[in-house]
Amino acid sequence: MSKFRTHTCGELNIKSKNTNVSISGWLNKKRDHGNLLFLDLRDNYGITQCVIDKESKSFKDLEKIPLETVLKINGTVLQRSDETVNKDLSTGEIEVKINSHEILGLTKELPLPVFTDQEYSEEIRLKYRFLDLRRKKIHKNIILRSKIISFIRMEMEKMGFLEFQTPILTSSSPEGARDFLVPSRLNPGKFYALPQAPQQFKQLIMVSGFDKYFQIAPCFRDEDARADRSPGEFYQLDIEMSFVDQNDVFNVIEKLMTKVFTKFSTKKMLYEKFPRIKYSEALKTYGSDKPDLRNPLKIYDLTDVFTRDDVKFEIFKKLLKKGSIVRGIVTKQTIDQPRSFFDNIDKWAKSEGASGLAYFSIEKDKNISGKGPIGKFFSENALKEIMEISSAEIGDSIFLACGPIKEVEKILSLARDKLAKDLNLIDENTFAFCWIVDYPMFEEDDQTKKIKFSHNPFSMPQGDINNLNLSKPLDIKAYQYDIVCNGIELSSGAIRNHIPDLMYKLFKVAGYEKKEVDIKFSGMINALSYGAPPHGGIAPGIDRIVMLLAGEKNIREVTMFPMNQNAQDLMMNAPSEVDQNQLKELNIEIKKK
RNA sequence: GGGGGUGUAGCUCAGUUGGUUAGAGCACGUGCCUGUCACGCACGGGGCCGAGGGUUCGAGUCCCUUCACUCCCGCCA
Repeated sequence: MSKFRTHTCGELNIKSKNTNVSISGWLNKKRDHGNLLFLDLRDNYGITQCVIDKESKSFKDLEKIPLETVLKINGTVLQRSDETVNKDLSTGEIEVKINSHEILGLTKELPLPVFTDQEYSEEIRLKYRFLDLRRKKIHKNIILRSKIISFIRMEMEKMGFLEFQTPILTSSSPEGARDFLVPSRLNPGKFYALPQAPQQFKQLIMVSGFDKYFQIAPCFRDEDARADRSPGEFYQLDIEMSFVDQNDVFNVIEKLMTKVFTKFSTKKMLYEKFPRIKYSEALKTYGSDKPDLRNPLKIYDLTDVFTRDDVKFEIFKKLLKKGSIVRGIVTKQTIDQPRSFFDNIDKWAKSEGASGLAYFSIEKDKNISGKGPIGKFFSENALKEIMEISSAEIGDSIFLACGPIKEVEKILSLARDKLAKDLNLIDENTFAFCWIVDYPMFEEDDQTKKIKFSHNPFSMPQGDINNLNLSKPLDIKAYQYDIVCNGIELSSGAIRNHIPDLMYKLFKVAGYEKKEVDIKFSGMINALSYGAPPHGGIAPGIDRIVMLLAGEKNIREVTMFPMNQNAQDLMMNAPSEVDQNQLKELNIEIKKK
């Protein structure tokens, strides 16, 4: 028996009636009736109500003890009378009558209360994270995270995957995100980099013949934060498999995700077999390569309509001549929405940096006509063409954006979310997964106009790999895919290029000479030259999976000790200045600003 | 690097058109209360109104600068 307790605070029930017990925990809440005092004692497992009256010798002490003091209570389990049962507590049928108590841990005045569900400023929560983590909701989230991770481990092992650790101190790679660097004492002037992902290592594991690998892997990227993106570090379920094609990877992930999401949530899975959407299709139909498929709205290309002579909307027609395109979103039966609904959308679009969203609704009196600010610019025949292209019907509204293709895609993607939210079109009780496939191997850099890898330099190009048309690199697709759930990108992955000759060729297109590849990717290119199996994998983000399952919008709600937006740990005071001697050993001088 | 929001008591927030001594709930302190479970009641302590500058007879409130937190854009192979 423990020195501190016979039971936890979530354990006692009517079966222990009239026995003597000890429980330990935090004083969650006090209700002082003067001659009768109730104390709620809380630990990881639950809350137990303790009661004491004026006659007991502990009464005077306990009355004065502040909330969040850690106490040991010795007492007798009593059955509560019917009227005083608390159905919200697992221990609500009993209470512990206090015989004696012991203070195990004192508290100073609290910077934030623990017992409420109130929202608190991020600053105070992060500084006193240990207090914040005692609170019910986030405490539950962190436990959920632990359970999800062990479940995933179990399922991966069942499917024959082996878990391996890979180095944390490794080398910087030129492609991708900004690296975190660690200076080397033994190699003055040289730096390790923290891995952005164990990408090269997991491929090396395949070359080493281990066949199926996974790891709950920490990844480090020195990029700016977002609500769904921690600064600094995050965790991936890193997976790699040998002798597989794209479908084999999809099968493993679909099976795993379905299991995880049905076990840890009561929300419905919209698709059992995840739809596969080509990257180019996704951009056209959703304006984004991470579409929220719970959202029924689609985007239609209406550029051709604006070349008609019986369409008189001159602003768009002029832009068209300069190479702009027109695309639109149809909302069903919104003609009777108040003017403010439409104006708000237009105003919102301007606040997002677009030149606004033109709109009109389709009505029919004798003839079909356009209603709204730009409705008059369309002939009946032009409207019919629009209705055919977009499946719009009488009573529907159409929101239009005109401009360069990338800008139109961007604003309509955001407008799709905004409209669905305003019109309440999203079923919050579902998970909609999809695959985005057929990513281009290369893309053009917006600023430098140079050809660069669009996703991952190690991906296998599609088509006849012996006769790739490298003169048109932008046409080459890769076996590169993303998995998306409810508009959140969970992961990208690829079938890898395991043929060194082909890799040199592709790197050359992106401006890397053979020598450079040999130096910067030495570990991998060397390994691929000694008999590499065809292989591929994926790496779903653990934090985002937990976020979806916990129903949270912010990744800090499922991260135990997160940093703030400026990549600072307010509790531990990181990053911090270091001793001159430490710098000297590392041959580092700080340049003063 | 850029744009938006927020900043008032330990915590969460109100504070009107610029006008007397800056308020409430929770927490904390004192007292009353034997069945509460966000217990109730009374009283009390607690404020550099984020910081600096300006306008004004007068600034929590208006203007400028700056800092912190947050959301977004850029960035994130």
